[in-house]
Amino acid sequence: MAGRGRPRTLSRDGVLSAAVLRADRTGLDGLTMRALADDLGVEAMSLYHHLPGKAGLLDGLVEHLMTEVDTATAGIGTGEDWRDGVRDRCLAARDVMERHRWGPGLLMSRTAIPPSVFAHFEAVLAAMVGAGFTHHLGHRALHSLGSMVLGFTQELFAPASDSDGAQSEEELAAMAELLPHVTAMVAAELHAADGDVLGWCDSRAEFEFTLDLLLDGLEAHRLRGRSAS
Amino acid sequence: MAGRGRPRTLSRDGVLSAAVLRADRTGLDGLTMRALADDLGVEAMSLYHHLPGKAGLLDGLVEHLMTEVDTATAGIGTGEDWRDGVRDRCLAARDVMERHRWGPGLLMSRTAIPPSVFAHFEAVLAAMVGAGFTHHLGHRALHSLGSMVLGFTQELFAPASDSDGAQSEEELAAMAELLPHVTAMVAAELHAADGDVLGWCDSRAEFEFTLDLLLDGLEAHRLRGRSAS
DNA sequence: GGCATTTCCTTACGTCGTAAGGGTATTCTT
DNA sequence: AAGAATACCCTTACGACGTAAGGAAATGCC
Repeated sequence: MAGRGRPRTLSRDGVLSAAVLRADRTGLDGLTMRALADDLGVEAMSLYHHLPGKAGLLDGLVEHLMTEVDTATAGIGTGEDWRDGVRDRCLAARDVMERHRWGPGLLMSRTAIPPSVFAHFEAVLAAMVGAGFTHHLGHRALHSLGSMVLGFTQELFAPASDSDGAQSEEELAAMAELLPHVTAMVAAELHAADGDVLGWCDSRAEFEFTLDLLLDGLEAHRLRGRSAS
Repeated sequence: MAGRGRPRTLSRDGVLSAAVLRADRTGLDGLTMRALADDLGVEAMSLYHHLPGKAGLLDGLVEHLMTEVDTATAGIGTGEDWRDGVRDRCLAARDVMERHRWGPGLLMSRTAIPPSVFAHFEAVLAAMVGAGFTHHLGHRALHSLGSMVLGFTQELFAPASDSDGAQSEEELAAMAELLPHVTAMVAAELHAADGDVLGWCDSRAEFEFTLDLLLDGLEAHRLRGRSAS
């Protein structure tokens, strides 16, 4: 039964992988059907035999994204401390989002939650409920953690470099006057980073800091709930 | 000097307001130059005399967004407790983002931070530094709070309603088997909300919960830093 | 009135996603 | 081996998008 007809040079997975590569390089805007087909040495309309249109392509990207999170979290068991597992899961998700910066924007653009995301909610929720979380607290925790994974835009404090990379002295002076605290903060952090401009705003460290803030708070709520029951 | 020439029926502010209305109704995808011009009883190219292209229109939308936050936070003074001011500022920003659901996506799509956003960073940072935050802790706090405001997608748990609004029984059964904890959570929360489907996932309450988690954690860090110095 | 000026409209180009139908390469049948 | 069946890919075309270029209309000043 299989094998009759022209041999396929494309496959759904191949198209999706190429789409991920292209999105990584050019962003979602650069991911057009024609450009993607060109990457694959094929014409645009050929893609429609493997994917149901552009929307289906984006759905596939979400799927691919969550599969990456799957493999990154495969080794996470249900240890005794709920925090370890949840923490690792969040960090894994963040790493994937950093590898694919189009991820958060794509996920937020979906109107409904993709099924592939629910699986991760389930895993996190299971760990928390197993540790004594009420469903209510678990619900709120999912919101807290999910919003952080999606919202952490690591580029937030990119030095707003223009094409040349350096702002004019006047602009800097104006900024220093209008935003004294921000200016002082940047100066202090740059000094602390010892001139490491790329590392002065270490996204991983910021993320872990916020994550621990949330986990600490959730743990406190968990204990409070236990004693109150 | 002013008044010579054809009387203008459009203005930058008018165009921007119409754009906000349209984006609210149709989302950013529905905000096209032609459709926007049509709303204003005008042809598309006429908009280019008031705005420098589509990118400029989006910049204007960001500006409008932040102006709304400005007016919502106008009455916030520098009270004795840093938390009150910061909390109100975050809630105000959230309310604006809820009014204009395209806001987070638009902000995250900008490669560099818009200047209008820096003003709010400055205000929050000023309150925190004034309360004894180091610049380092202030920096991390900005990341934490900013990512939450952007990441809190209130629709996360929308019941994934299809066109008809109700899933098939099989789907529900399959979901209950694959996602027992999520299913139990939804059931428990729906029961607690007493059948108020719209309110079962009260975005405002979830946001305040997470916000207080962060504020509590930041306050703890502040106190720890004080005693250590 | 005529003129300069400002504003808006018309037309057109290249891009996008994609509907419709024609070519081409393979395997199964005879 | 030759034809039929089948699966795959390509060509062409349409409407919608952002927008560059230049023409038409409505005002104030002389």
